[in-house]
Amino acid sequence: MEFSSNLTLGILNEPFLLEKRIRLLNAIDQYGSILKAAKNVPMSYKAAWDSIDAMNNLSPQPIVNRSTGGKNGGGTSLTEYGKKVVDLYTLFKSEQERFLQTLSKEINFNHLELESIRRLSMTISARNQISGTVEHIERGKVNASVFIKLKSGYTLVSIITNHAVEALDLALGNRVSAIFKSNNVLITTDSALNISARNKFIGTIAEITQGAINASIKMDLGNGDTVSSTITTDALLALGLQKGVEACAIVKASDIMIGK
Amino acid sequence: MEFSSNLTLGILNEPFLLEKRIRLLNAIDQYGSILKAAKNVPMSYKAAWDSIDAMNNLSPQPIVNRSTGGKNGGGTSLTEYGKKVVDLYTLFKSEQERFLQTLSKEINFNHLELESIRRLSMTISARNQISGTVEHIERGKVNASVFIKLKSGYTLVSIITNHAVEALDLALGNRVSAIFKSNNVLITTDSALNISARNKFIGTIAEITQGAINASIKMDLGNGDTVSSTITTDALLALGLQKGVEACAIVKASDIMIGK
DNA sequence: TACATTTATATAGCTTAATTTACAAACAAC
DNA sequence: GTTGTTTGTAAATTAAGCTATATAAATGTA
Repeated sequence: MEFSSNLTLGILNEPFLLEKRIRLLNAIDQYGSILKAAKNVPMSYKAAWDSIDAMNNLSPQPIVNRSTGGKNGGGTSLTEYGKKVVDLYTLFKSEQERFLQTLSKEINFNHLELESIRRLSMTISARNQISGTVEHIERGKVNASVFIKLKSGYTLVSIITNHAVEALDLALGNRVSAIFKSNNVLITTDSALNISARNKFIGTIAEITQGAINASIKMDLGNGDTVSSTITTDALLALGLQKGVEACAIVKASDIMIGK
Repeated sequence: MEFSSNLTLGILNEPFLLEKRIRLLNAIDQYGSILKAAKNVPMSYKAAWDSIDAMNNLSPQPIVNRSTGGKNGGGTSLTEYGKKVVDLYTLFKSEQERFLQTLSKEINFNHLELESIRRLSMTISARNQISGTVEHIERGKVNASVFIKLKSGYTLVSIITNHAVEALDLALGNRVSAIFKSNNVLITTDSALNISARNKFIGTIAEITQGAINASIKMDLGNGDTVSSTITTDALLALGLQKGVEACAIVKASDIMIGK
């Protein structure tokens, strides 16, 4: 049993044929004509034309240039925008395929054990959600660093795109929540270290849930702020972590996303 | 413009109706009868029956128990396996939705810049692939630690499921490649530190590609082994990293997957 | 044994999607 | 101006899927 997936761009309501449409776009890029492209996909000319018309109309910028008459009776070519859309699709697609592939390798479908689902669920979706107010936004050319003041006094840094800042309509003083996977939280007992990650939180360990393989650590940052981390039980023992011990949680700024 | 996706279980070739089929399974769990479930989805009885029959036949274990006749004329209920499949589906689905949601928030579709595609492509798919031989496999109840001896002399640790070990047919001495996203590689200048991550590689910085926001660092571990890391330019400067400087790369064992 | 209710299966009819076919319009090249 | 090739539309035709309907088979219960 295998997993697979269909990406849909949302510019059309019939998702299942996006794959075919991308093939069509590629063929158009190759042959320079809807007619030849349709033959090579294969699909009917009308279907091809309808698809292209729908995409052109629904997307914010035209995806193809169509010209009628002329040297060889006209032709159709992808716009720069169209090429980028195709690039983006293939990028997404390959990433998704890799994701699903590794996942189905991890799962034994012949006897799905509750344990493996629980574990997957833990590594996939265990997340920290910690709220605070926007203290400062530092705009770069493409990305922005968003500084979030927490109840505990710490300032957390998240890197998101400028576009995301606008989409969320972020402004100073906004109450937001920082979201990051507990899988992305590293724990160290050296509190003073130079590391590329920008977020370092020192706190005391409040709770340890020890599984066979993985352990979940809940760290108290003070004033109600907590950070959870999942690490291996081995690492837990190696570091000598115990309830009440002081430790340091490390999170990369780019691993933190922001919700409002 | 939005992204969305369709998950397909591969136990059927017509992916686009999986969503409906999962709804059907849920309804069966609730009502205990195909008839009532079909009415509530809604879909025709025949379509429901065909779906269930197809799923039952194609999946390694039956998904539903059907009984005819009896107290209330019989009935249909989900097997334990069926319930788990449903659980797994919803888990995958929600994770995928989150992935696509954050992604589409990061992209400005009105003018897709080459820069943003390049950047996305970098954060999504930039990966390290480093080969070595299996030195030791430590089996746990669910997961296994695989120790891989590198050319540089380092031993790398990867945590994967026992099932994956079997699927790959891993054995001592096998030549394998360890794969991990360069996004998951942290850089520090403190070479002696206690941290939950199990992989620490000390090397010299061989190459720095500095972008506007992100920088890509290539570290030489010796004997041809290299590790790439993408960190923010800010972090690069803060750590004072330069070509020839000694640094330490940190990778979580669970972030490393194995290919053969 | 008759009953109630559901699964299991076949078939006719309907509805929608897609292919095919046909043809007008455009226009650079000859 | 004729030609050749393609885009752009419309209508006819075919295919496929779904619904509705009918009916046999199963069987615990009354």
